[in-house]
Amino acid sequence: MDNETIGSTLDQVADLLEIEGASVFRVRAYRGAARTVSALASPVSTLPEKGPGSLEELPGIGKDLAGKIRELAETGELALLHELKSRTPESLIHLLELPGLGPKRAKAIHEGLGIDTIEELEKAAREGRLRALKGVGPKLEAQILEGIAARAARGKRISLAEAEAQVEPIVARLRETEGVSQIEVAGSYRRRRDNVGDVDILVAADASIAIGKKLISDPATDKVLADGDTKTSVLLKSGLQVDLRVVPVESFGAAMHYFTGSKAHNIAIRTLGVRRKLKISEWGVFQEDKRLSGEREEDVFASVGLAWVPPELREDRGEIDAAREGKLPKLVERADLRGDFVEGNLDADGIAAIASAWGAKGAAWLVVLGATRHDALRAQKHAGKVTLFAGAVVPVGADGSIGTSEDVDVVIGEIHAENLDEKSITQALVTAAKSGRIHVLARPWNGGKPKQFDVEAVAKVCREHGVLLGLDARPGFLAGADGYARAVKDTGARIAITSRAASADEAAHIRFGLDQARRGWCEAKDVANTLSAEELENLLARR
DNA sequence: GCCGTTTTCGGCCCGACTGTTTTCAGTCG
Repeated sequence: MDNETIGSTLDQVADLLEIEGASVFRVRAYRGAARTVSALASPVSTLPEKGPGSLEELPGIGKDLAGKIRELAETGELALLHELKSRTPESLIHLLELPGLGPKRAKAIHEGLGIDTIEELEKAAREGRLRALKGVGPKLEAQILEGIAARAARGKRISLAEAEAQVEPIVARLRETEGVSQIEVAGSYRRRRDNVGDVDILVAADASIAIGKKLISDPATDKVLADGDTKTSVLLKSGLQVDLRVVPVESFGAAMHYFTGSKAHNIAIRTLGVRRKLKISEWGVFQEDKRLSGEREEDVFASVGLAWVPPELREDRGEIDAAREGKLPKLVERADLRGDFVEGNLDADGIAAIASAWGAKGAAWLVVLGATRHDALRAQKHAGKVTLFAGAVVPVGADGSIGTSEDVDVVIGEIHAENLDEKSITQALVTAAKSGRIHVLARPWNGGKPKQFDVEAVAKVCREHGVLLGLDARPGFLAGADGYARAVKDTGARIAITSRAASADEAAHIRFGLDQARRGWCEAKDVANTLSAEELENLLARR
């Protein structure tokens, strides 16, 4: 069973435990483990049984959960899940997806009315039978019906690129509101997750300003979900949920920290605060009832003895220990990048357009995929100061064999992995990396999802043979790229971010790859795009 | 279920909003 499926199975267990009324801490433990396993770059089966790097060493995973994760990885089954399903119908999990319905009400609905499915729930709501339950009135009943009708549209996560396109115009309009001193997007958007479920906009201003009303009347807004003094939630016409919070200037840093998350990071930070007898909330850092700080985000970290942590790292994946020990990475930045890998069906104008953007940044290069050396030399005169390399994407066979390529400078090996299991892919990639015939190994991809393999094992061979590991920056190819980058970095190998752009507009996509590299703790030295043209040429020549 | 610069047992983040209430439970992030 792959990591993602193990994660969603553990989430199912958490859902059922929650409906049963199990300890919230036990539920939290399952959710934490689900998150941790889903984020692992390599399959659970490749982790060592004991000692460093083993399951038990992962934060929030102890003996019990490690055993359950192994049970799932090896057998695809989990005895506990069967047991839970025998007591509580699995279909109740879907009730939790409806807004306003949580575990308590789901349980009450099941036990009080004998309802197990969304269909039965809809029927009961239409007949007005739900309000027989304590704590449920006509409004909640209507909300549930509305939620059932809209359930296809909402709850879906969209790509970061799509979210940016929707949210930036709204923020620009809100920014014009009088009395706004600062406005920022927080949440997973600020952490640069490759997909976002909703968007949190944070405003520093007097609570009395009418910015919530402004969001409600924004042309992109479809429906109002909540409308309080400090919090306004709306659903856009696209189905994306936007939450707007207004906080006073003196709380802006604390609020930015809180609403940026992640939830797991916040819990860890607040736990550190508890040990120091501090209370940390979105309003600031407090001792007793005395307010200590909160205007700047740095204040929150400083109050628990930590350096400021870049948002991309705030996932409770070791950033807190690193911040305490002064070992946070100096993350690679846009200004560090000097080159890219672009598609070759560009005409001279296309190459000139992309090259001029890079040329402004000093010694720069482009690898043009699908071009021969001859093409590259011919195009060079349009590229100005930017050095052009000819590149080719060649297939890697199931046995690790490399296809033939034209006369090029850079060869990217791409495996066609549809029918291969983890072990076969790993083996094929290792063989390909050792062949001496490729410079970059593309990330295996299959049916809209990254293919799992033993990233550490492959990256180790790549490091020894000077092969770069590709990170495809196109939106839609970024799933799990952060964990992949982290695993590559930890092995000491280097990634190559490839925009695979076919136009100047698409060349801007490289920043989405950069986002994921940063989420993977990569510094400039871990990313081959930071090399100068000369350094890249030397690297290619060494092979 | 996890975990330990107060701990191997007793804790485990914090607040806003809503709808139902008669003082609060449930949900959400």
